[in-house]
Amino acid sequence: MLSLVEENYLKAIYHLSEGGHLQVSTNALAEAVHTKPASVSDMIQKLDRKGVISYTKYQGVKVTDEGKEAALKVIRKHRLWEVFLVKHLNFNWDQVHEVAEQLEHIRSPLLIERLDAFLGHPNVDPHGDPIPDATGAINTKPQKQLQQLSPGSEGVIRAVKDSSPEFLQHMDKLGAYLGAQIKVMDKVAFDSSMKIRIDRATTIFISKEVAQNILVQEN
Amino acid sequence: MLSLVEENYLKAIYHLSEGGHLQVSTNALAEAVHTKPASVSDMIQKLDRKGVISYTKYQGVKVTDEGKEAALKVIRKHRLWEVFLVKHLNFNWDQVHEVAEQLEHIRSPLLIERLDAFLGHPNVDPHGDPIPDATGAINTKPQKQLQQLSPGSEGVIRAVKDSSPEFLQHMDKLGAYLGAQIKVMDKVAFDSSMKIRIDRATTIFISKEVAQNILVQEN
DNA sequence: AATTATTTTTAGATTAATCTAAATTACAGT
DNA sequence: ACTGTAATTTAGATTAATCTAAAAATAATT
Repeated sequence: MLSLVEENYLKAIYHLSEGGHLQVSTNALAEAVHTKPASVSDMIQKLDRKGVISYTKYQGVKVTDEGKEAALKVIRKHRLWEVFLVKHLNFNWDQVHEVAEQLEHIRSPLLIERLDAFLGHPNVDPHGDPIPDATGAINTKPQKQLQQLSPGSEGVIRAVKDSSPEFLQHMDKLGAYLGAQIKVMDKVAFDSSMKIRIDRATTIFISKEVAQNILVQEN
Repeated sequence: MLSLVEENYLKAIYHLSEGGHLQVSTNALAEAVHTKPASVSDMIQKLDRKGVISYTKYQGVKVTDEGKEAALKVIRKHRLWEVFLVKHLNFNWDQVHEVAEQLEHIRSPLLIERLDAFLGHPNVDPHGDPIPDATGAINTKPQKQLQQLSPGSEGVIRAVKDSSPEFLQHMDKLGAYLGAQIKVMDKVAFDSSMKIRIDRATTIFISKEVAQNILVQEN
């Protein structure tokens, strides 16, 4: 069982290593967790002993499979709470991080599965980052701004960057919602506005500003 | 600023002193927070220095006004989370405590005010205990067993003593719920059973046993 | 390749919260 | 008022997480 502090180190290692690929240096980790390198040296030896990272002196660390699983559990909790805060408590997406940093450490498997269901099993957080499922599986298809797609390509709306009431109301008006199937019909080079088709039904025009604030996953 | 551990001590002192009235002994407190008396001795000296309790050696402790305020903030959070867990995440009454013990320590004034609004500003938790408002004010009208009321008096159901599924199902069947308006129509001296009217609508009979397990607040 | 600079690790201290064991104080019953 | 028991406090250790300062290893530069 990891302490709250150990969880934070592990999560930082996971993020800095971009999902477990790169080696993470002591100094980089110290900055990420706001401690001194000496403290990190101590801690990574403990985490190595616990089996969640592999560490060789002076060579930095990597998460093990076990560590990755633990990190993803914390990340899952963090992102689910963010969804809750934005969707139900009207937080802005730039206000949620600090609170989610605390909520992510609450220990209750039941709580997190119920929260997931309550939120409708979302697969992205308010920033568009994917939410790992209960097994740790993560949807790895990257999310792009709708504005970046070229005519002819299709995808699904996964998130919005701007979650202000004004923007959400506008989305409503357009008939655009999380999960909606969209296809880019045309793109105006001059102002980057677009013509898109929603759910193979209605065709609408959207401005560059709107297209930048909609995150999609290409098919 | 109090640590999480200090908050737990303070909350325990508040509860054991029944809202700040009685002196709390070292041993009682040790049992409540699952530590040894020696640890309590250390901690209460620290809490005294911090000004949240007043302590004289060998005489036990009492919360100060400042301490009471801090304790009520934690209790407010605890009970609001309990409401959330039961009403929105389908927890049972007996499952919420452990999780709420963790959630009560989350630090974010914005979060707790938004949660309060989201829940519709409830004034009792799922066990019927009153929820202090943001200023710490608590509904202080005492709760009585319904059985203690005399014919003619009216009140609101605030809690149940027995929260077993059997009893709750019986409550449902009777149409009695937390917050229901009730009026005592008649009382049988012989067996202490009662005739009561719920929400000025339906009139029912309840046994002494049932009337003892329903807590009401008189109007 | 040698020297300097940077990064990382170790050694030794510190703080918060806890414990056991021993000492002290309060209380209760004769 | 005395004495034994119970409650409480102190003393000294322990554990987790941190720090500073110094030592060791690696990397960079001439």
